[in-house]
Amino acid sequence: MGGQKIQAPKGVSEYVPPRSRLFDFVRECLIAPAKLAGYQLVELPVFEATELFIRGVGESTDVVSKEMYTFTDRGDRSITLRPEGTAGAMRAVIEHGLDRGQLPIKIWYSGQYFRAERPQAGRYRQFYQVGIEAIGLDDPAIDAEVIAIADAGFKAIGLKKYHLELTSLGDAPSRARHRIDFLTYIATLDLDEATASRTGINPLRLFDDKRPEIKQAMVKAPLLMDYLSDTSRAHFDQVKVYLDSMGISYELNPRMVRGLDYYTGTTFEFVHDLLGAQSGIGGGGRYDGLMKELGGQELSGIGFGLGVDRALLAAEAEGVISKQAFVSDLFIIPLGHGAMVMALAIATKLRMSGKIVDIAFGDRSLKGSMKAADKSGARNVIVLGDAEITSHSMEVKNMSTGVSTSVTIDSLNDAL
RNA sequence: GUGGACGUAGCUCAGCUGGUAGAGCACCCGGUUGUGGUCCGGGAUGUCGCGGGUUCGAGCCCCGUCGUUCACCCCA
Repeated sequence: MGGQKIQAPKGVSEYVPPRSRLFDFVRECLIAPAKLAGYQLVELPVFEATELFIRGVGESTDVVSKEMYTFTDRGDRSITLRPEGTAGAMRAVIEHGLDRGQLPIKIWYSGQYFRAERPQAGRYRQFYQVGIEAIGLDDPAIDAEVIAIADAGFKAIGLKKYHLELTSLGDAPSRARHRIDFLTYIATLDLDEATASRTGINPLRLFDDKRPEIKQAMVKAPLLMDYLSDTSRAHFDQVKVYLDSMGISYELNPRMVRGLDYYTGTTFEFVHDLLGAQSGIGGGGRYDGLMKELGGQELSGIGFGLGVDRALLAAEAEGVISKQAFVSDLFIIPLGHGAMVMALAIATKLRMSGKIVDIAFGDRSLKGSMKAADKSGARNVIVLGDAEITSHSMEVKNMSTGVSTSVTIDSLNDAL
């Protein structure tokens, strides 16, 4: 009986050949700069106690209040599929006592995250992010390094049409002083109900509203940037100096809004120009109160999350990554069972020395196998038959030049 | 979550005012005996997303549902 076709759950991003190859490339590009800078891997669970995100990310955020995949497990615990990486990373740092060693703690991670939003291109219910965290250092230089690492990842992919937006959310005193004036200002605005309620939760959201009339009304709103304390300002100025010295261009966006409550001080976002509404390809910032909030010591931190799915979309939009197929060093065509024994042995040996070797399986015609070799992108082909088995020598055909050269089985490795 | 568009072979799509499906690409085989890329010939492939309804008859009409997509919202 034929079963019903089962589809993947709504809104998940998945990658299969040939595109999975590009996904892999993009992800590696994004991770590599962190490894080169001494960040170390952490592998963390995709589900955590719900409480972690409520306290870490913030109950008032949309992410926590309406986008989490939360369920009760068999032990009656409330569990949530991670909607972001920083809270879990902090939890792990505290739990494993990493903060008792040398500072800063520099870690990187990569994996899937979950948010129950309405899907759209570049916005998925399960998506991929790579991230890093540098914990336990107030030095503005680490802010600059973190930003530079993210930028290096995008550059490694070959992305050009993106820009970096930068701002500072200041420290607690800065925000407190700004809030007074800001609330006074928006009290003078005539807002519809939905907007007003959103504003009640996080007033800064208004800066992000795309409606022209709201944008117009917000032109004269007091900017947090103008309320920075001396220490916050000095820190931010120094970050800019370091970025300038590294040749990383950015634009100040004092109206930038982040959806996670833990951000403080230096905050940034990478925006791609060709991506439509879901244009943020990465973002991050300082979260100086997070560790303590989660029951650890009072250590500051900064990190980022980069969207692998969106970076891939951006790369495709810019046309910067080649769709080059799998390329092997050698394609072996065995003729008959005896030849297959030999082919398997040769392939195993060559692979151990790092050669990429493919074999023609099944009983296709020689012509069909040659076509398969051609399409696979193999650089060289050998045909194994009775003659080769007895003589232990064979013709290596170079697929781009069409030239064949005769080699013995022992010198095959060198001939490739 | 709100509003709009779309859903036909693996892919991109066509299908006239309703009469039980087509193209290109890809794929497979062959063009004589063990060597590919071009060319020629041949071939396989679709519960027309799914479920109802209207009709003598629906891929084309109606309703529902699932999925995708665009904008809002949100953000990676």
